[in-house]
Amino acid sequence: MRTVRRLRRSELPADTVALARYLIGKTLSHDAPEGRTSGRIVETEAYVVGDAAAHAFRGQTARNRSLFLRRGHAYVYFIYGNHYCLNVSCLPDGTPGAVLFRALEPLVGIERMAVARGALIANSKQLKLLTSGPGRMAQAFGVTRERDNGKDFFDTKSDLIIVDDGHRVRKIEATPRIGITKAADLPWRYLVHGNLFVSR
DNA sequence: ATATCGATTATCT
DNA sequence: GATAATCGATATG
Repeated sequence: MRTVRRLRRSELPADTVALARYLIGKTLSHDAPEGRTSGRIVETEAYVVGDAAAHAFRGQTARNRSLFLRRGHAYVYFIYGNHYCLNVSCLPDGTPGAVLFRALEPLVGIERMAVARGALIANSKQLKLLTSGPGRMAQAFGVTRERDNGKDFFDTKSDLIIVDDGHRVRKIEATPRIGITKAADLPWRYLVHGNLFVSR
């Protein structure tokens, strides 16, 4: 009998980069009014204190204020006039650190993800396009700033949670982060080696 | 297969 | 006014 359980806030690694690695292989689950979607976390990135690539680098603003919430809160931002991206805050109240969820392997609610993405699932290539990338997975899961920014992943009533379903990843790989211009050389992107749903 | 570019808007300079 | 933690479309080899 395999154990499936929600993660507890107290078990999260204290360090942002360690948390990015820790979350690989866990499951993100969203209980939306339309139904449940869940997926295996296969790609993350860490954004740390003093990081020139981090949204909090120049201090707290209206946009990034949920980065400063106690670890375990959702930071959802809107980018390029098109896309939402989902993060989890990592550090004690008042200190900004985040892990960006970049890609998921769909597990539950695949048909709803396709509807949300306005896509078909005729083959594995198109299946990959559901959740491979931060904007795509947010859209597939119905995550928006209006609905989800500031949510606590670890509140007992939260509809956005992180689960350990007992799955263990064979090999976790670290690479430089994607899509940034500053501090682009640091290897703070984590992914499941060889997984189809990793972006790029 | 890789390269380049336009979309579209909140946010900050 | 410029930029952005992206995506999808188009062009070219």
